[in-house]
This record gives sequence, C-alpha cells and structure tokens, in this order.
Amino acid sequence: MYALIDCNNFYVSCERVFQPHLQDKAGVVLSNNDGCAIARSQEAKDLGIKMGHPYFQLKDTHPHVWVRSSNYALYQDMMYRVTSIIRNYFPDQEIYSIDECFCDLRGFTVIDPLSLAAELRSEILNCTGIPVCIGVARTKTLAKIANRIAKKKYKDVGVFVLQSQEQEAKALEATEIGDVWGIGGRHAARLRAMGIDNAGKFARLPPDWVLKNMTIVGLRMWRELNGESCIPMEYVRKAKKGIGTSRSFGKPESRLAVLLEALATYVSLASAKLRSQNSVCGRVYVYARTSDFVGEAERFACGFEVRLITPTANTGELIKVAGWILKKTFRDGYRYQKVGVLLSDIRPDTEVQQSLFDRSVKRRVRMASAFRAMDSINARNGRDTVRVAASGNEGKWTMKQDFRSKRYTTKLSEIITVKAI
DNA sequence: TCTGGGGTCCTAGGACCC
DNA sequence: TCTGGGGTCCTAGGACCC
Repeated sequence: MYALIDCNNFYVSCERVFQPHLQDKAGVVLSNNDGCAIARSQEAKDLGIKMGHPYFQLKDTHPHVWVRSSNYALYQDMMYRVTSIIRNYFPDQEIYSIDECFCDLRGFTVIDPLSLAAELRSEILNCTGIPVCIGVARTKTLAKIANRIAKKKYKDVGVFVLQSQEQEAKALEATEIGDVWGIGGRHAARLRAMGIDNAGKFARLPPDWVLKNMTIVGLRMWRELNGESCIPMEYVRKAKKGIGTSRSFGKPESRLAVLLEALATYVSLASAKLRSQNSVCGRVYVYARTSDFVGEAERFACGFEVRLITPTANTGELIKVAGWILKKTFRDGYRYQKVGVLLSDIRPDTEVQQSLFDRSVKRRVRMASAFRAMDSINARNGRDTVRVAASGNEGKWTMKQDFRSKRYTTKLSEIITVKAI
C-alpha cells in the first residue's frame, strides 16, 4: 500500500498558523507579483473564487476576503516540519511537491492503516498546525484518488483507505475523469466526448486503445487504476535537467538597461542552483516578452538559445552570454512584462569536456572557487549577502509583494513576538 | 494600471552513421 | 517490376504535474 499525505489549502494554512485571526475567514494567497489567487481557503472556494482568479478583479468583487503575497520561505520550511513528523512514522518518503508526500507502506505490517493514518494526521496538526488529508491504496494513482475522497467526503476524519477491490471500483466510478492524476484538460475533453466521464469507465477501456491514443504514460496510469503499481517511489531528488528563472516586473518595463539588470539577477539565481547540484550547463536560453493581455500591436516576444563552447556554472560567464542574447534579441518600443533565462544541457561538473581552443582554463578554475566561496557566504549569512554588480540596485523592476507575511520560521528578525500581560 | 513560476516525460521526424 | 538493415542524436511540439 501507498499513502499520500497532502496538506489542505497549504499556503493558506501556513499563513493561518502564525496569524490565527485569519482562521474561519475567506482568504487567498496570491501568485508572485500579486497576480492571481493560487491558494484559497475553504470559505473562499465557497464564495466561488477560482484558482488563478486575477487579484485586480478580486479586490473589487470580494473586498472582504483577506489576501497574502506568496511567502515561499515560510511554506518550504513548514513543509520541512511536516515531512519530519511523517518520517517518524514512515521512513521511506517521497516529497512529491511543496505540499504532498508519498509513503511506501510495503514492508510494514500495518494491522489497521486507517487508525495509523488518523494518528499521523493528528500528530501533524498538533505539532505544526497544518491540517492534512491522507489517502491509502494499492498504487500511487489510487492513493491520489483515496486522498481526494478523504478531502471531499470524509473531511472531518481526513483519512480514507481503499481496502478492497469493491471499494476501489466504487471510488473509480465516483471520480470524475478530469480529476484523475495524469489526465489533464486535453485528454479529459477528448474522453468525455467519447462518453468516458469517470475513472471507472476509463479503467475498462481496452489497453491497446489507451497506449495508441495516450502513449505509454496513459497506459501506465490505466494499469495503476487497475491496481498494478508501476510508478515507482523516488526517494532521492534527482538532479534537474533544466533550470529556469523568470519573474514578471512590478510594472511594464521598456528600458534595455533595466531588463539586463533583472536578467543578471535571474542568471545569478539559476547558476547558484546549478552549482548547488554540482552541475554545469551547456546551453543558455534567454527570452523577453510583453504581457499576453495587451493588444495585438503591442504584443511581442523574443529570445533564442546558444550552445556554450565549454559548459559552465560560472555566474559571470553566464551573465555575459545571457546579456549578449538579450541585446541581440531586444527590440525597442515595447512594454516588456518579463525576462527569463533557462539553463539546459545540464551535466555533472566532473564531466566537462574542455575545448582545445579555450585559453582561459586557469582563469576558469579560479573563478569557480570564487563562486563557491560566494555560495558559502550566502548560505551562512543569508541570500544576497554577496551578489554580482550586474544585478544593479533593487527597486526599479522587482515584483509586487504588497501583502507578504513575515518569515516567522527562517529569519530571526522576523520571529513571532509573544507578550506576557 | 492590473492576469505566476517551476518542472517532467513522450513522440515523430529529420539528419546522420556504418 | 523489384533499391537493406540496424542504429544514434537532436529538435519541436504536445501533454502533464504542482
């Protein structure tokens, strides 16, 4: 059996832990740049606020709903607390996303998974203040379904176990096709048009059809729904194959010099991530674009990719290349909404093929140790303690974050204050 | 005025190799 | 009449996840 532990309205729940007055009141957490709602309290959902609902509309239509900007430092750390507790119960965990964790129950002689899951759930709530739901079933995909049922149908208990095949069959019949893990909008629409509107009907389709029309990925899902486990647990986080960094500007920006500063900042971030997994990249893609929501004539997107002669993780080199691309591709006269960089062709830094024509090898080695030193200073003293000058001074282009709560758990100066009366 | 950011995997088709 | 067989690598596009 597999368990899926999923935090309820996670970002909203994190905000409520340290701001208890937000409890029981409709509220949302906004995306970066305070763009749109990406987490909603149950009360907000009940008001009909949708995922991705733009904030500039919400503030007029729902002025009484509380809002917070995304505070990822807080959410990441809260999830760390949650997974630490889970680990005491089930040591084999796969942290699937910022708010979900799979556990492998095979090898456990769990007599009563339901009461064990219930115990874990209340332990997490007591220790962290985060409510979770737990679904248990024979495969990961079925555990996802069990979790959904726990959330929708057994909210008070928060736990649901698919024990028997009869229960599985009933659960599949009750699961809308679009709610199956791995079926997105495209496939859902297509299947619905064929009359396949729930997971049970999908699981009874001939496997040949599924393979032909939905690739091996679809077939894997089909098998999982039929009780055959074929999505393995991933205990160690794999090295990333691509690292992308981009942000929307607080307001549209037309000046190349400002775009270059923003880009240098994103390249610094991305290359630090690259070094943290001991990798180098062989390709750099840079792009800039205007908003999707402006008229045809003002809309513009540009960018291209270059292949590096020698793969690198050196911030300075990468900024130089990225800046060169942006200057080449940039066109005057547009109001840009964002720039971004994508590092790809990623490989271990121990497997770098040197170029015969590269005369700066020694300098490279020196720079590599300089950036290692920078990373460790920033790790010890906080992000951006040392940064590259090309990033410029903040303020000109940074994203909107008008409603961010404090970093209660990761920054000493923002720790919660308790007053004794 | 105003609409996020970060990833993964699969397939088909083209170019190339012997 | 009739033109092989076995590969690799790369790219773009599609679909999906949170």
